[in-house]
Amino acid sequence: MNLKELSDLLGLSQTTVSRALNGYSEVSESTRIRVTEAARKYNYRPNARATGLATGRAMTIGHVLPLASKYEVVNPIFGEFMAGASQTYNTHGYELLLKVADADDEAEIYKILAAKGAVDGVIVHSPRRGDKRIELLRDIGLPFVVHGRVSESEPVYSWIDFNNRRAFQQACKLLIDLGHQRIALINGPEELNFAWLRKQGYLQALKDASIEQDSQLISSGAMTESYGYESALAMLAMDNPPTAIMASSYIVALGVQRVIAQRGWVLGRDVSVIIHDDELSFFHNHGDVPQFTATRSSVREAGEIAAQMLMDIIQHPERQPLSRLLEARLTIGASTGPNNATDKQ
Amino acid sequence: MNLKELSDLLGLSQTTVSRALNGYSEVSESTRIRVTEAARKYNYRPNARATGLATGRAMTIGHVLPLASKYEVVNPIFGEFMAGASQTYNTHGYELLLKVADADDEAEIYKILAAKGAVDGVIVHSPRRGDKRIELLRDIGLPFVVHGRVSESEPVYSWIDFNNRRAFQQACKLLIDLGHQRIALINGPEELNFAWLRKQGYLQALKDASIEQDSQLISSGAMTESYGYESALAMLAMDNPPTAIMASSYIVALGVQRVIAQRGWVLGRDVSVIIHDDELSFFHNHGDVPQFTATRSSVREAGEIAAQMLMDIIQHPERQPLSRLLEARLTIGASTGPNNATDKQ
DNA sequence: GAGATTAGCCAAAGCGCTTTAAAAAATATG
DNA sequence: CATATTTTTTAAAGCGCTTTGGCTAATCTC
Repeated sequence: MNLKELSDLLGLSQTTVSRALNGYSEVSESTRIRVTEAARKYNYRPNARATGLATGRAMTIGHVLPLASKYEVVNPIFGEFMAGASQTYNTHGYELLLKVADADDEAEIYKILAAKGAVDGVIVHSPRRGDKRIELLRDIGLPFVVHGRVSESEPVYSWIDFNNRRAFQQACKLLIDLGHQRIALINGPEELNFAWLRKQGYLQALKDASIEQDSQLISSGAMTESYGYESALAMLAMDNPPTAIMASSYIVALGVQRVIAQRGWVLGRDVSVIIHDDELSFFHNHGDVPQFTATRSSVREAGEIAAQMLMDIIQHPERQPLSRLLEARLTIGASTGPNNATDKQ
Repeated sequence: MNLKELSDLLGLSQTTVSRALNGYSEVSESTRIRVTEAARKYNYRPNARATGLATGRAMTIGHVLPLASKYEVVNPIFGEFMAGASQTYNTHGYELLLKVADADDEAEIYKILAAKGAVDGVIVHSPRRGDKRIELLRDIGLPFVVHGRVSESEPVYSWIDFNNRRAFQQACKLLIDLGHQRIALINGPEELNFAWLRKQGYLQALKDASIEQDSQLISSGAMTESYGYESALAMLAMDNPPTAIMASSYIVALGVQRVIAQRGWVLGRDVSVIIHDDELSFFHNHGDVPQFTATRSSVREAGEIAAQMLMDIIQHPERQPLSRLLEARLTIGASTGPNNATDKQ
């Protein structure tokens, strides 16, 4: 069923039917009702490609997920973020176009997407420090919102992020207040800006407490369970091991937890652990006493906000860039406790 | 840059330029070279909506992820599956349209997607037993491939799956051969067909060994860490607790592992655990002795195959439905060992 | 060398919608 | 009641591409 058939059926012109369906005022109420009912009855939906061609808008947002190499990690936060974004698009008539591609091909993909008019805008995932994608997108003139930031300097582009630096600073301070001095950071890949910011927060807290940093207590890598395991294993085998560990994600913390369990230790007694909790739906770190003490920020909510921002930007291209900095909530769970390393020795 | 501008620039007709770019033979080699070079130079890409309108194909595949309720679990396997599918689409010029929606809205979404011509086909995720989506899609006439099956009976539709039943039967048999008699199954939601099949395999193995089934040793639920934890906690607190546990996923097994660690037990010695491993990229259950004994089947590979199948089906609608049943590989890790419950008592 | 083929190119129609400009119908005005 | 105004409807152009059918010039055939 297309517009021509429907309007023939109704004995009206295509113009009138189109207008009735799109809420224009130049249509009498009676015909509008007649049209909308017929549309429902015959399950008529305007052809998306034709509408797009006529209006010049694709009503589609692109999400490009970078993969460092073909078998690299698909971060589980992406699914959650896109679930949030998708539901926002659903209520506004937008579609979500997903691309998973090698990080090296990303710039080219943006260019193609823009040139062929496949999307009205894109969400930029996993920004790296000084990410050249921002410049590229501005050159192309394709609206975009970054999930994260490429630096902390002036926002000449739109982004949504949570305060990674503050969160990790607070978390580290908590550990220091609990008497810990040897605090490890099992961080994400430091070329990604969020990880870099977290490290800054961690270092700041150490500095504020006049604790010297130890590069052996900092690791950086793709956030897998085995990465958490290997890192914790190596660190706890040191002569002067950490008494507390900050883990960049729940998955990483599980690797840490495995080491601790293997040693017959107890989390929060023998070693303290704080994680960053993205509130992934398959991991409920909630309840009276959550499993892990955590800095919390919902990545699904971030997805919702990012989607909303981008739709706003597309609608009002003349406006200034938007930005939104969420604060993480520090919640105490069972995985932290006072430092009693001296007792143990 | 559009076709008209490019052809004016070249002093050729739009027809010739279009044909040169699309590999038609009615173009001399010299002009083809001239055209392709100009296209590259000016970064010309045919407008996707115009091409789609002219050809009647959207060159887009829809993936609809069901969510039981707004804050329900986004299974991490989706990300991995779509990474596989996306990379296959990339090499064939297809786009991936992602929708995340309430399970109740799914049928309606398929109808809309088909009516507005947004996709040429869809991948059906998480099929339930006797899923009515299959019938709907056949009625609509929208090509589709199911990731999983709605039953084990004759394949009147296209699907890709791994042999859930056989995998869990073999896994259960392994545990029985190791002397276990009290074997628990912490299953996924049984309304989903894959979980139902796994249960059948498990029950079959028990039956073959003349072990009576105990409904207290079977649980069914959304595959979160806390679900694994709660289930294992309850089961191990029984008077006659299981000595082995089959976990439906890595995430679930982590919950089980947490209970075991809390008790100060050791995996594979005090309790045996077998998991199903989807080979998610952020969890490497590999190496000489993997952390978990597992039935393994790559969900990313399933995504690649599903995408390939669907593109084939779209290209050749007249053919019979395709199907593909992968076999899982049972690999021995550190989490299983002989039953020595009697020693422990 | 005249007629038949073939190679290479082009004009124009059409895909299904939106939107401009204009016409027709209904209502208001004095 | 004739004219002006507003409301409602329509014809037709255009979005950017593919593809049908046709045309011209070059090549082949005997």
